[in-house]
Amino acid sequence: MPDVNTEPEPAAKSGRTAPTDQGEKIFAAAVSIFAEHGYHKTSMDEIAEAAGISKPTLYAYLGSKAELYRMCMRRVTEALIEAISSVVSEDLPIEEQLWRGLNAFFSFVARFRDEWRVLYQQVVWQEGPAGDEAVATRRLLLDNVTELLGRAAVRQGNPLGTDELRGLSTALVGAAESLSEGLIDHPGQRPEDTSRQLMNLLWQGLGGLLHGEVWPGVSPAGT
Amino acid sequence: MPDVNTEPEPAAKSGRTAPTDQGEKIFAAAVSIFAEHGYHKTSMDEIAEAAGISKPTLYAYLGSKAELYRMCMRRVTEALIEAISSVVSEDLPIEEQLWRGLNAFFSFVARFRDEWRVLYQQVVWQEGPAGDEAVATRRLLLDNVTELLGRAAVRQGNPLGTDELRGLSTALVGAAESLSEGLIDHPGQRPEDTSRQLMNLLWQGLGGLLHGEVWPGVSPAGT
Amino acid sequence: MPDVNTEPEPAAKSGRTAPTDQGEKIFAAAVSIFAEHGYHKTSMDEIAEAAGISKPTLYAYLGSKAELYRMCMRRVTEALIEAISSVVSEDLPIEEQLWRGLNAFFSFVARFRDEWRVLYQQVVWQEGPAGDEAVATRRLLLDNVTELLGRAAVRQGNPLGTDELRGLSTALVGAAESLSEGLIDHPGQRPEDTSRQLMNLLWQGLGGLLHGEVWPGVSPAGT
Amino acid sequence: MPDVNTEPEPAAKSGRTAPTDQGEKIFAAAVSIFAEHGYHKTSMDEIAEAAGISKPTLYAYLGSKAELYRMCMRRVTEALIEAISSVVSEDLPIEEQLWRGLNAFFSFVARFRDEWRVLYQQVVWQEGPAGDEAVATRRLLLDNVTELLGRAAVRQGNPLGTDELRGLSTALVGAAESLSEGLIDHPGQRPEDTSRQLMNLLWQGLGGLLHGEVWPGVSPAGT
DNA sequence: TATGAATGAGAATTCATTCAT
DNA sequence: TATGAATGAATTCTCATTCAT
Repeated sequence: MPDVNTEPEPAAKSGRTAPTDQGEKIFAAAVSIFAEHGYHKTSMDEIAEAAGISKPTLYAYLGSKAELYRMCMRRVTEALIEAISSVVSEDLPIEEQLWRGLNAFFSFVARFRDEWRVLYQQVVWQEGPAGDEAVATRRLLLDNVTELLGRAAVRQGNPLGTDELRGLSTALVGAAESLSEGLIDHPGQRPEDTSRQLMNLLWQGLGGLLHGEVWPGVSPAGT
Repeated sequence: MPDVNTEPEPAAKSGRTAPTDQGEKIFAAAVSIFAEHGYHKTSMDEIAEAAGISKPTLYAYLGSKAELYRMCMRRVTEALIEAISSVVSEDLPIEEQLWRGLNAFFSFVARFRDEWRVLYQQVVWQEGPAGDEAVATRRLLLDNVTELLGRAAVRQGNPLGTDELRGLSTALVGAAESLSEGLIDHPGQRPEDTSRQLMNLLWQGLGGLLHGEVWPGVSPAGT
Repeated sequence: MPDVNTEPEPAAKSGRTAPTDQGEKIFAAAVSIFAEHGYHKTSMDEIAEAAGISKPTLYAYLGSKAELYRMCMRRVTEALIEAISSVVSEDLPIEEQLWRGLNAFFSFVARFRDEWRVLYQQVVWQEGPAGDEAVATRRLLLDNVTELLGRAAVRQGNPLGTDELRGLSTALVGAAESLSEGLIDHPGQRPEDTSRQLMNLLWQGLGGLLHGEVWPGVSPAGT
Repeated sequence: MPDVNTEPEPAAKSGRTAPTDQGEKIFAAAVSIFAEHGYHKTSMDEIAEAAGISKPTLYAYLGSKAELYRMCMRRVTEALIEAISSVVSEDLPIEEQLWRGLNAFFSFVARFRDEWRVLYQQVVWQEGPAGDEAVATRRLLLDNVTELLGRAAVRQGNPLGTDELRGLSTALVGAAESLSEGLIDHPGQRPEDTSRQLMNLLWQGLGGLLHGEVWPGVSPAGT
């Protein structure tokens, strides 16, 4: 979703927007409204209207409400993973990777609030096959983080078990998700501050933190 | 949770089923179904049927679907907080408090799966007054954890700022919530294992963990 | 319904109100609430509560909501007819009878607003047997007025046909009913003023009125 | 009333039923059923079925039951006022105006029974905004009559006070409404007869009538 | 007798989804 | 292709009425 907010060329050629734009308009509208009202309280009428098309057209493109939502999730997930991956190169020191990753994540949340909310909402979605897919979408993010940590562990010469790794990344993602709410609720808050909070916890652990140790990578007062 | 908060009615009169039983039946059914289908996909018909009563009776007891859900949340929250508070006494060493708290939490989740899911679902509920209450309910949990950490920090001689504390507890709760999903999905999994994973992360930090340090309270190989 | 507002002896004998009082309480409550909300928007719960009894007791007394309403109507109708009849004695001059009757009617309306509204509401009630009875109750009033006019006509030596009489009384009652709304809406308004307006119209006719003739019985400026 | 206000759609396109037809069908059905059962005992299901459409369609057109009823009232009121106004031209003698007006009114009632009943029912409607509108609708009729009488009074060189005028028209409308019931109940009855009855009362007054005087415009024996 | 508790039947309203054009 | 119009299927909530005690 690096395309979000992409205004399709200042001057639209003719009177008709290209077919692809249709799709973009739909997604933009859907994401915005899903984020605002949640899946269930969002009606297809709303989306159609916001997208400036008719409902039958909407259905022609996506087939069903659930499918549309899933598509939104998929796009957002991909964009988020891309946003993180692009700044976390394997050859950086592990701390640096972590720091950059967190920063990328919280920046994404702060910048694409609606997109993030669409993702966050589906945390608990339990409806048969549709839900499975939704869960799978979410797992994608987790897999990426797990892989990241796995590589890091190996590099530190201390390979962890699969379960161990999974647990760590699950915890990490959960912590990040939870903190993201603060960014959503207080638009003024700076993503770096949130990153640092989490980085401190992750790197020093509570044990260290309570003894006044913080992650040396950022000065407590620095930004 | 059927056992929590059940005041056994000072004197059970005669053979007539005590009115409270109805209430319990309703809550049991509601929690179970809300957990299964989520708030929106759950109909009052379903709950009434599961509770073995008629819909009007259901409404007589709880007033409205939203109210019923809120009541469920409130009960579960209280039970959860009670479960944690009862094992975390202030005079214990801070590590011990943390360990016991996590254990109590994950045990609760494992034991009262449905109850926990009801709570977890409301993560994203943004509808006027009903939503406000839902958010408040959730905040209660967070407040308790924050207070816990606050006391701990003070005891360690390193009082943290409000924001700092809030951030830590938010992260902690998020991590725990996230890990709880594993317990839900794999009923065989032992809560202690999950606790230990998180304890390790919390106490040693990722930094330590990756160097093979684990929380000394549990042996790395121990189950 | 001369009993309306009759507070059943300052000191209720024992702890239990006499059974008859039950009935009165019920009617008082019913009339008040029917008047306030109308038949359909009034619930039996409301009436029971206002009467200070339980719903089963309410049903024990009256059998059904429709029956209760009909009883209310019947009582009010009788009270109204009594109020009018008691001041219209046959041996008075016809004009005087008319004037007194109108005055009695509008005074009743002004004094027993709720009671009157119960009667007025059922103007259009068309539900099989229940409605028939309701219409019959209303007809009672009309019959009385018709009879009044009939006697008057005979005394004036100009007996009118049945249809003619019926038409006149129907018109008269309708006019009075319609004017009663003003009394209901403006509690300060004096019943005599309304009576005089109608008396002028009835006695002089529009033809006369428009030429400045008024019923000589009351001076235009007088009360 | 199906004929009133029907703008025949500038150009009926093809074989597709014009959308307006739906609207007409709905109104026809609604008026008929509201007249039959009254507002409260009428269900939207009934109306939808009678109109040969589905409930959602019904809602798409009118929004809500109350709104639908209000629309019906409005239409009927307008039609009635139009029916009367169209025959009462200001330059006619006052008697003639009155006579024609009454005739138009009773003819309307006789011809559009259901329509009239819809209007007559709302006499007592006291629920917030919906009720306000209902009362306003009724007042419209009253205002028109008041204005009529006002002009007449002025022309007769005897202008009446506002209250006086209002009282007269209120009485007149009430009398007419009341008499209309006879036309409803006895379909065979001729509107002119009812008009004449009321005209006699209005023009001669009871005083005159009882002395055998009748409005000279119609012969006493004439039908 | 009096009632706390329960309910069958129904009512308004909404929404994802699909024709006919 | 794109859509105005239509709907089947629910869903929340209410109320007159009745048992069991």
